[in-house]
Amino acid sequence: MNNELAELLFPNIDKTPEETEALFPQRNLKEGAMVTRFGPSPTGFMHIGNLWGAFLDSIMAKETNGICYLRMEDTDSKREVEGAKELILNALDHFHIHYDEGFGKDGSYGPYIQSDRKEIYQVFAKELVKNGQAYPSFMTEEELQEIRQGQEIRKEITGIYGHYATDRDLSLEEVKKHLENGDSYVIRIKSPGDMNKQIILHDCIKGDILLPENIIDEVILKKDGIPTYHFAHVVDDHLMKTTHVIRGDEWIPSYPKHLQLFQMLGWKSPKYAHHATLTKKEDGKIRKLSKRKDPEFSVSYYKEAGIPAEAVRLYLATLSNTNFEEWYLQNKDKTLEDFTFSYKKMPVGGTLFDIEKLNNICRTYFSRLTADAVYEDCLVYNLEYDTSFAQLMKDNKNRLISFLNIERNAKRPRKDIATYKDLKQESFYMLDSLFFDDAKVTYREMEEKKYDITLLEEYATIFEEGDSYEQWYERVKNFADEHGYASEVKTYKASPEEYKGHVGDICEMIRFAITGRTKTPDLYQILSILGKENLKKRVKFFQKYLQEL
RNA sequence: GGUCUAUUAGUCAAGGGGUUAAGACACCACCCUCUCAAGGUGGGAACACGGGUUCAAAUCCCGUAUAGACUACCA
Repeated sequence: MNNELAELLFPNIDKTPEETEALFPQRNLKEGAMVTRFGPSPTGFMHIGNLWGAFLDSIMAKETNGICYLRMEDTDSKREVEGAKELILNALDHFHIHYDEGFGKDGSYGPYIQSDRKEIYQVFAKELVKNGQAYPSFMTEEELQEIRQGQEIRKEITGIYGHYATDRDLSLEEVKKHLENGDSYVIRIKSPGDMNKQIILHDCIKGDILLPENIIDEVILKKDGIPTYHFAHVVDDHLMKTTHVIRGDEWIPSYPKHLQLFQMLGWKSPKYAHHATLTKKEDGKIRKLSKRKDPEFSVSYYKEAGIPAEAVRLYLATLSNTNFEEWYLQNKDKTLEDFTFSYKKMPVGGTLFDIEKLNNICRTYFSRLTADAVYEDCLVYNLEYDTSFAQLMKDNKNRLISFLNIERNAKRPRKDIATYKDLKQESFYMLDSLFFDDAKVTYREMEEKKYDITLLEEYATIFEEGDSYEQWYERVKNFADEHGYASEVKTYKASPEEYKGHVGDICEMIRFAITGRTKTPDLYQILSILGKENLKKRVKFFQKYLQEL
C-alpha cells in the first residue's frame, strides 16, 4: 500500500535514493578537515549577524584545510526579494569571506541553490512515504489554526502529533479521493518520537544539551513540493558531506527534528556548532538583530560609512573567539589569519553588538597601516563617495601622506582615524583650499580665546624651515622667554604671577592660528610640512579674521 | 504556558571545588609633556538571590528572579 501511495504522490520521480546518493561521492579530505557551509536565504540584505555566520564557516574550513561552500537557501518563495542573491555575493566579496565552492562558483555537489534541487528532496520524500515514515496531510489552514488554538488553551504542546495527526490513518482510497478533488496537501513525517525520552545534542560550542525527543509530524514538503528548512538541511548536508553545521543558536530547539530526520533516513548526522546570536539593546531591552527592524546593521552600511572591511573582520573575530582581542593587541605585527580559532573559545551567551567597540577596532586597525596605505584606501573610498575631496587628495598627495606619517612610525601611533570618512575632517587644515574656506568657521568656535596677534606675526619671521625638532623647540622657548612667557611649564607653575604664560601658550596660539584647532598632531611636524610662507599666510589670515570681529 | 540557554566591576570578559577573583576598554590620581593622542605608575569597582552537598562553592546540585532564543506549509 505504501508503495502505491508513493507512486500516486510522486509519479514523476523515478530516481532511487541509491542513484541520487551516487551523484554525491565522499569527499577526499584529510582527517580533521571541516566541511562547512553558509546558507543564506535571499530575503533581503545581509546584516552583520549573517556575515558573522559566513565568517565562522569560512575560517573554520580554512583553518582545517577543509571546504566551505555557499548554498542559497531559497525555499521560501514568498519572502524572496529580487536582487538579494547579488547583494549576498557582493557582501561576501567586499568583506573577503572566502568560500571554495557553491552558488556562483564551480563545485561537484550542486546545484547549490535549493530551488534547483526539488527533485532530489522528492526522491527522499518518496522513499519515506514508501517506507511508511511519511504521509500526505490534507489539513487546511483553518483546521490547523483551530487545533493550535485548542492546544494553547489547554496548555498542550502545539503542533500535529499523536491523536491530532488524523491524516496518518488515511486510507489509499481517501487519499485518492482528495487528489481527485484537487485538494492541496503537504508531506509530513510520521514521528516515532516519545515525548518522555530525551536526546543529547553534543554541541561544539555549548557542550551537551539535553532536549526532549521530537514528537511532531513535521512538514517536510510544502504544498508546492518545495522542502521546509528542516528537510532541506538534512538532505543537503548529508549529500554535500557537511561535517560541521555552524549556525545560530536559535536552531537548538529544532535540533531534535533534524536528528530524527537523519535517523529516519538512516544517515549519520553532522556535528553542530551553535553560536550565540548577535543582539542589540533597544529601550533597555535586549533582542536578536533583525533584518526588518535594524537596517543600520545592513552590511552595506559599513561600506558607505567608510568602515574598512578588514576592521569589520577583526570585530567579527573578537566576537568569534573571546581570546582573540587580547592576542591581537599583543601581536602588533600579526593579522587575523595568523590566529587559530576554536569552538571552545566561542562565547556561549548572547553577544551585544557594540558599535563603539567596532569603532575602537577601526582606530587600532588604521594605526597599524602605513601612511601610504591609509592614503590609498581613503582615496578609493572617496572616489566613490566624495569625489571633490578625492580630487583634493590627488592634488595634495605628498602633503597628506606626510601629514599621515606624523607620529605614525613611532611605537605609539596616533589613533585619530576610525573611518575612511574621517580623513577629511582630520586633515582639512593641511589642504589650503579647505583651510582657507573652513578655518573661519573653526576660529569662530573659539571666540573666547584671546591671542596676542603681534607675537604671532613676529614668530612667523623667526621660524626656520629645516630646523630639527630640538632646534625648533629651542627657538620657541627662547621666543617665549623674550616676550615674558616661561620657557618651561614647570617654572610657570611654580610662580605663575611672574609670567604672561608659558611656552605651551605660545604653541597653542600658533597651533590655533594655522589649523583652527587646539588639538592636533605634533606642531613641529605640521609647521615643517606647511613651510614658512604658508605659516605667514595663515598668520595673516588669522589676523584678518580677528580684526573683522 | 512549555522547552532550552545565560547571569562575574560602567562595558567586554578569564577562571568549572582551595586564586590576594586575571586581563582589556572606560573612570580617577600622579608622571611624561607644546595641545591632543599614545605611554608609565598607582587607585576605586564584580561572582543575581536563597537553600543544599563539602573540611572548603564564583565553580557542583535544587529552587527563585531577571534576560534571551524557540514554540509556522519562515529560515
